[in-house]
Amino acid sequence: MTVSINDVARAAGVSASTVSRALRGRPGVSDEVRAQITAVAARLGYTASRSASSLASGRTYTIGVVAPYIGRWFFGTVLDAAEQVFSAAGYDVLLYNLGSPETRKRFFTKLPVRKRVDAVLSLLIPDEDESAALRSLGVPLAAAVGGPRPGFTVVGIDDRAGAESAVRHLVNLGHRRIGMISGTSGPLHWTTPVARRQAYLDVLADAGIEPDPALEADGEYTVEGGERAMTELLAASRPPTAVFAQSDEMAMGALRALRRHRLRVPDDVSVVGFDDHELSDVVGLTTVAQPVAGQGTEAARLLLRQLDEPGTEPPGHVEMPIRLVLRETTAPPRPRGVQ
Amino acid sequence: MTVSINDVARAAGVSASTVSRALRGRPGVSDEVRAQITAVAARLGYTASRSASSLASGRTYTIGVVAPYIGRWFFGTVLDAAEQVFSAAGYDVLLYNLGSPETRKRFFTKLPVRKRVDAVLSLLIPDEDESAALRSLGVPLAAAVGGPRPGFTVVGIDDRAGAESAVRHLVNLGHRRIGMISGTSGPLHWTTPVARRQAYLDVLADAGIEPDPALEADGEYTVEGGERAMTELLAASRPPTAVFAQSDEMAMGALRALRRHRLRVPDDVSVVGFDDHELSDVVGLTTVAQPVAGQGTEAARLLLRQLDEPGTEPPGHVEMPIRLVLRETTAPPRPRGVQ
DNA sequence: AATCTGAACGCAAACGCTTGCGCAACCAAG
DNA sequence: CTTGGTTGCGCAAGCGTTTGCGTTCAGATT
Repeated sequence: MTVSINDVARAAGVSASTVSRALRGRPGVSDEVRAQITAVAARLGYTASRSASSLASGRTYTIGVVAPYIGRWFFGTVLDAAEQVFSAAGYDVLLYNLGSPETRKRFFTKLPVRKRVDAVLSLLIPDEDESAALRSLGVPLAAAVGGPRPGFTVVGIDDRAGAESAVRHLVNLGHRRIGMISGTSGPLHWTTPVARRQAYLDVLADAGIEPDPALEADGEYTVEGGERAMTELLAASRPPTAVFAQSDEMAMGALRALRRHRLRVPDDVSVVGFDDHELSDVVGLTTVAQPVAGQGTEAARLLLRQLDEPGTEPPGHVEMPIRLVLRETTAPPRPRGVQ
Repeated sequence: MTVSINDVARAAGVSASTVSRALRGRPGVSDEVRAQITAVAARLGYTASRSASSLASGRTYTIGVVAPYIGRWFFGTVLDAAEQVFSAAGYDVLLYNLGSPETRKRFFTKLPVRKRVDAVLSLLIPDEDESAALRSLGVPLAAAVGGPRPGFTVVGIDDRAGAESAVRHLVNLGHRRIGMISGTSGPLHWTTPVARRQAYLDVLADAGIEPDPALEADGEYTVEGGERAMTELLAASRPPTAVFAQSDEMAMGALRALRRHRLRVPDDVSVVGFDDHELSDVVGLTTVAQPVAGQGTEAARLLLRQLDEPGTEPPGHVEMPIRLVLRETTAPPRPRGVQ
């Protein structure tokens, strides 16, 4: 039925071990024999069984990638980039889509990647328990997006600096009532929303602005959530003249809410996002750009390096550059009294 | 180092075969023994080696998913949905991201999924050669998105009907100069752009409108491409008063181009897209909605069914519903002479 | 009481590779 | 012509499961 290494060996008149060595470029095979075996293997359409070879060798040539919400632009883009690096290096990727709390829990208790992968890349930093579970796998670990974590090589950005630049931009334009749409909920215990919020508060304090709890709302990192959050903020007794959304998707939701309320952007309300989503340019959204695909690529590369050079100590954390991109959703507030 | 089935067997005082049967719910094990084995296995943190078990059984409990451009909303969403179905059924997914022609070619010649997967789901229909390669794997095959193809269970939509409804909508509004931004280029040989174009031409013919080659441009299915294409169309001696873009992303690119040219939508130019992208609502884009996640879910389900009931003949093609969603980017053309 | 029947379990042979080791055959050096 | 060292290859023992078959033993049947 399916052609095995023995079929190739027989057809080439050599032993199975020689076939194995020849096809994998191992020494101990003369050039002529190797060429002949390669030809025979090609003719027979032979592919080594991954199960058998990884059972025998202990290496799987497979990388486990755990990611939440693959459908979202951010994670999809990171995944896309990381996959390209892995497959170019000859690794397959096993994908685990951990959106809901249940699937997430099930994954970390059952750990289906055990004995199946040579390394794990986590998009989004796992919490302490989850990290411990992953460490128990005994394979190199990396994470794209997030802060440092023991046992992991993580690539991320300076969330504080990014959020600061966004909020400071609004302050510099003259805004005093600055709202924030955060993204704290969900099953993901990460530092990003916390860091961005702290930056927001810090900049306000720095500018001598008293923070108003009524100007904070949760947008759940989705467009719909952003729309709801913006609607909430507009319902405040004194609505904001500017809003910092912790992600572009939420910012776009906010834009929709503003349009529904017949408010003009940036004339009535300024909006700044975070991520530089591929469509942010389309809607003219001012935002904090971060290298999204770049983080996936970098994390994948670092992981492969650990696989290639097992001895060396991997970097604990690498930080990618960010920059504020000014577009058309931010402007000075309207003069007081003009309504 | 790592705990094997023999460790469990020894600790439970039974043979390895009994452990195997017990843990997989096979008959031939008393309830007490099974319970005891389960407890011991849990205590030891035992997980069966997938390599070993698939080598012995021939089943991998893994599904290969090949997809182009995971980072794009459409494919990311389909993949997300399909993955959820697979993982809920206990299958792992092996992801192959086939964006560039090179990776695509390499995949189909080397077929790294051989002996590695129980079934293959292809997002985007493969061409004839590629289909033949996949069929040679001897496993169930499905595709999400596209028309019927021998050996495959494919779920898709009626592209012609969808495109017809979009273009007819423009015609009904009174437009006569209707442009199209198509998405034909790239390494993907699929029927979608062809079908949608044909529908466009048919509707025009039906309305007695002479098609103008200068009103067709390729947008490569990307935002940037759509922008370029729109710019091209605007450069025509007699620019269109309405544009049908074969995808929402291209439509958004078109919107951007129009804004750059200081043209108002829909006053100066109407735009209709295709897909109902999650952000289409934000920008108010009129579009043809299709169940994107739904197609992924459905294709995955049908594939699993084939795995569960090997005998039954799977459906060759299932068609999902579409509908035109009217928003704010389409309106009647301005009266003649008014510029 | 002898026989038959299942149920419950163990034995051992695969599954298809990898790899340490052994063994020729060859070459160059003494 | 003997040594010692390479080089090229085969042997066989795993790797950790699954599974067909054989065995044991308790309980039911004559």
